[in-house]
Amino acid sequence: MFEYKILEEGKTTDARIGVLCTPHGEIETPCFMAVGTQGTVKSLTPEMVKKAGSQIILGNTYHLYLRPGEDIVKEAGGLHKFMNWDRPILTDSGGFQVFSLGDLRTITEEGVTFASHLDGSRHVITPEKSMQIQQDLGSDIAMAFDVCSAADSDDEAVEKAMRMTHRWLERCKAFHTREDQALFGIVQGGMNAALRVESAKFVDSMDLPGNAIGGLSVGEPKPIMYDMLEKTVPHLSTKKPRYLMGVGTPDCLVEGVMRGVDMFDCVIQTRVARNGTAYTSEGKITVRNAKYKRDFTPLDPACDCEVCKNYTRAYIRHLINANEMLAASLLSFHNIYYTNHLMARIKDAIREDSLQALRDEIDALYA
RNA sequence: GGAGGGGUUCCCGAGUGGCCAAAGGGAGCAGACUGUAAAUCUGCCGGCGAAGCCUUCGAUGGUUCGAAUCCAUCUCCCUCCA
Repeated sequence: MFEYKILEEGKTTDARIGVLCTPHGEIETPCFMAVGTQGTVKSLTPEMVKKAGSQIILGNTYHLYLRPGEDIVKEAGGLHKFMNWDRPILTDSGGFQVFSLGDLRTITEEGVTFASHLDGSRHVITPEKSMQIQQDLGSDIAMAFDVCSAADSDDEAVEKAMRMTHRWLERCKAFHTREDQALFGIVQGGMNAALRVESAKFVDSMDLPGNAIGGLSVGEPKPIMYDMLEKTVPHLSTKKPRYLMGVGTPDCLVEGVMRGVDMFDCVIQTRVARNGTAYTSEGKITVRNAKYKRDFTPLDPACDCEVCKNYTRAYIRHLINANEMLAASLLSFHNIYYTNHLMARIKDAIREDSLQALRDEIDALYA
């Protein structure tokens, strides 16, 4: 049900092209997954997300558990039906919230106690609970419940978090039963190469349908992230999709693919969109800036998306300036389209063995 | 014509002798954003500059060591009465 086929391998890089089959359709890799935390890719309808070229999106266990509650989603017929998205969905386990809601939770062997960011009420999420929620949500891919360390954590704390992540992975696997849902394990280990290797070996040994790399892009310099990737990836099966969680920016996507990563997700495309920035073939442009006041050209002259075909920088700047929500919508659409288009270019470059050239081009614009 | 209230830095609006280049909003400008507590957050926002100096609170003149703040005159706006 979750067959992963490698169609092509990079000749001079570790990049690959593949197809992951899921109950809701195929995903061509390398792929970028837009993030729809609360059952929506912010400011876009699922129809628009499809038009932007997305084959799979994310949902979030913690957020959907708190609101509306996985019981309601289940009653609606699952997350796909609830939100009207018929393509694959990957749900994050809530593990990232263990990291990002640092002040609002305590971690024990059993699980994590959160003080809800909505009303302060207390909730315990264990590996089993995370599996139950994700199975109720009915995503195609569920993520293991992990403990993500901050970039500046000391080795002792990182190792502790990693070992707990490993024990929790065993519990997740033991509890997870839904056959139309794949469970991916998550590698941790911070910025410590030895721990990364150990974690990768352990997670790979669990023999799940896919392996994820977590705990990166949490504030460390990019060279360190790339180094950690190079240490980690070789220990993850070549026959399974590798998913680098929470990444990335255009440059990180190319760099990640070159190092053997197949799947990525990131909030940045939609977040910077809401804050007035567009990703373009000319680099990042802050279309909110005054210099675009009278710029009646498209966001990206080289882009053939609906937004670039029909709207100008001056108009979108006006919308941002007037605090009109259409600005967020148009920019989010474009940024996701741009990123999906970049993934398509990456695939072409793998086939043509020109990924380094593409990397140089994108790095010049974004790194 | 009479009585009262008021004119503050782009706008609104605090400030009623020194701690005031002047609170707080807004607007404007810039920056940040990587498994979303984000349509958020941060900085700048009279001029030159390191300290400091210079020009500002309707206008002019005055009181005072010192005035956006007190006094006088003028001017403009608002409300009420004729």
